[in-house]
Formats: sequence, structure tokens, C-alpha cells
Amino acid sequence: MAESRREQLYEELSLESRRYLAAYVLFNQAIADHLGLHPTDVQCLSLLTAEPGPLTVRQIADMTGLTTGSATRLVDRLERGGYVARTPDRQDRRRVLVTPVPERIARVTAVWDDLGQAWGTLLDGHTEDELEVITRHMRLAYDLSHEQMRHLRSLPKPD
Amino acid sequence: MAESRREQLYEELSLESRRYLAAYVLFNQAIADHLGLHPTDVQCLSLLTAEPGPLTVRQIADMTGLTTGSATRLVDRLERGGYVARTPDRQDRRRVLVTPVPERIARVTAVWDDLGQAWGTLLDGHTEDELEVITRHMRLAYDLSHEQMRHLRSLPKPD
DNA sequence: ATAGAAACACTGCGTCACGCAGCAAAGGGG
DNA sequence: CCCCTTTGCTGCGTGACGCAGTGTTTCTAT
Repeated sequence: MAESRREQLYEELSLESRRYLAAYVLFNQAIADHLGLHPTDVQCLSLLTAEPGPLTVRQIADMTGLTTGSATRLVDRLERGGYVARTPDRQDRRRVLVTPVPERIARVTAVWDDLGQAWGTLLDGHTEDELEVITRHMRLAYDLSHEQMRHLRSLPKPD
Repeated sequence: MAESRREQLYEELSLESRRYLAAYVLFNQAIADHLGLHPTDVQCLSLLTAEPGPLTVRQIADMTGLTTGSATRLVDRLERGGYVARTPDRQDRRRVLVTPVPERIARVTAVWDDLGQAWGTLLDGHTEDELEVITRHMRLAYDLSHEQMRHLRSLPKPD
């Protein structure tokens, strides 16, 4: 029966994605350990380098799920470590722009690139169609999770 | 040229997976917030329910990346909250088996199921082949990340 | 058989990331 | 001009975490 076949595929994907996501958390921790940073810091650097322009403290807070206070402390740590620099925004003088420092960031990206190479060989085993399927799925999952988060936050807490 | 086409697909997937993973972290936090738990606790419950049998404290420590001491505290919290129960292992009396409490866990899975339904409709948009492609990719990425972690931990820290 | 080593879970202890509440400065709207 | 919001920063307290050490149980080697 085709129905149970699909069910089985759903079950497999559910299980596999959980393992996949758990592995990512561990992986992020390992990188942070290796660099002497905190997982949150690495996450922040990942977001910073993924964006084209500089980010404000508030944007960092939103993207990491921290409060603005904690985001300030986060930027403090990264600035003290020399990973980022603070720049006042001329348009809106309330804002502070956080820009990555390329030379220092290079240490982090060096680790990523080293690992990215192995990742590349993994991707080489995929056809272009398959790559598109995976990318599309992640984009959909991304959109859905954001939608779910809004839904979740609008709900009352069961306590 | 097909080469740059592939490069572009790699770039897209790289970017999309980073957003995907960042969203997962936020999502996990949102669920934890909603339930009045910590992200680590939710992660642990996710792992517990994903496994068929009970886990030992050490296994939990390994799967979450915590020390055994912190894992003990984690199980303490979950036990106090009524989510899990400690059971001594008869075969190896050093070990403590941690089993989820179905009634209490139901609260968590209820959230997941509610979200899983929306996830289901997302998956309905995929063909069976596509599902297999995605699952396979995640399994490969899982294996690779574990391999990389071993590699990373064997390296000296650049400090 | 028995001493030594290893594994497991647990417990003080100190550190520090985080949320909370309050603050001043800067922007936007009536 | 006042009011309200937004932005980022700062005390303060909490608590999750790593570290190191303990007792108990299991494995190993001679």
C-alpha cells in the first residue's frame, strides 16, 4: 500500500532530521570549544558573515533570540576578542552597527572552509536536481518554522 | 557553464542550511519558552523520545555534549518536573536508566504534533523520491558532522 | 582470587551567560 | 512642543554549566 509507504518515509525523515539537528548543535559546540568561544558567539558570527552588510545590536538580538541586554554583552565579548567592531550609525544615531573584522574572522572561516571542503565532496554526490530539492525543502522548513514560532508565541503558556 | 551553475547551487544550499539551522535553534527556544523549560531540556526530551529504549545518564551526556555532572543536573530538573523517571539498571548496577513519563511527555509531544501536522502538509508537497533525497542527505550530513567532530577534537586549539 | 584500573553517577564549588528592570539618548507623530 | 516608541547600555540576581573529587560497581590482569 502506497499510504504506509509514505508514512514510513515521513517517519524516517522525522527521525533523521532530529538526528541531523542534534548533530548540528554538537557540531557548533565543538567549533566553539575549538576556538575558545561560546556556541552563541559562533552562531552570531555565522549570521554576521552570512549577511552582506553590518547588523545592529537589535537585529542580532532578534536573530539569536536573546534580549537586547544579552546581545550587548555578546557583542562586548566578540569586540573584546577582536572579532567585530562597533560603528555608530550616521542615519540613526541610536543604532550601533556591528561589523566583522576580516583578519580575526579568518580564523573561524578557516575552520569552516576546512570542513566545507569535505562538505563539498558530500555535495558532489548529488545531482543538480537533488540539490535544488534539498535547498527548497530547507527554505520551506525555514518559512514554516518562523510561522510556527509566531503561532507559538501567541498561545498562552500551559502552566 | 555548468560549473558555475553547480557553484551557485552549493552557495545557495550553504546559505539556506545556515538559515535553516538558525531557525531551528530559535524554534527550539520558542518551544522551551512555551513549556517553561530550557532549550537543553527540550533537546534531551527530543532525544529520549526518539530512542526506543531508555537512556543512561552517560548517553544523555554524550548526545547533548554535556559533562556527566551537568547531565545529572539535567535529569534532576526533568525528574523534578515529572517528565522522566530514574530506574536502576539490574544488569549494571552503576548505571541509572532514564525513562520518559508518557503522561507528562504528552504535553511536549502535543506541541510537536500540532506543529507536525503543518509539517505534514509541507511534506505532502514532496514526491517520494524527493523525500528519500532529503532523508539521505541528512543522514550523510549527520555522518560527516560526527566525523568532523572527531577530527576537530583531535586538533590542537589555536590559542 | 585478588589487587588495580576503569566506568558510572553524583555532589560542592566557582564562573559566567542570561533575563529582567531601569536608564539616557535619539527618532517619529500629534 | 510634548508624548510615545525605539535603541543600546548597565546593575542585579538567578541558575546552567564545567571542573574536580567521592563512593560504588564492573572489568582486567597477573
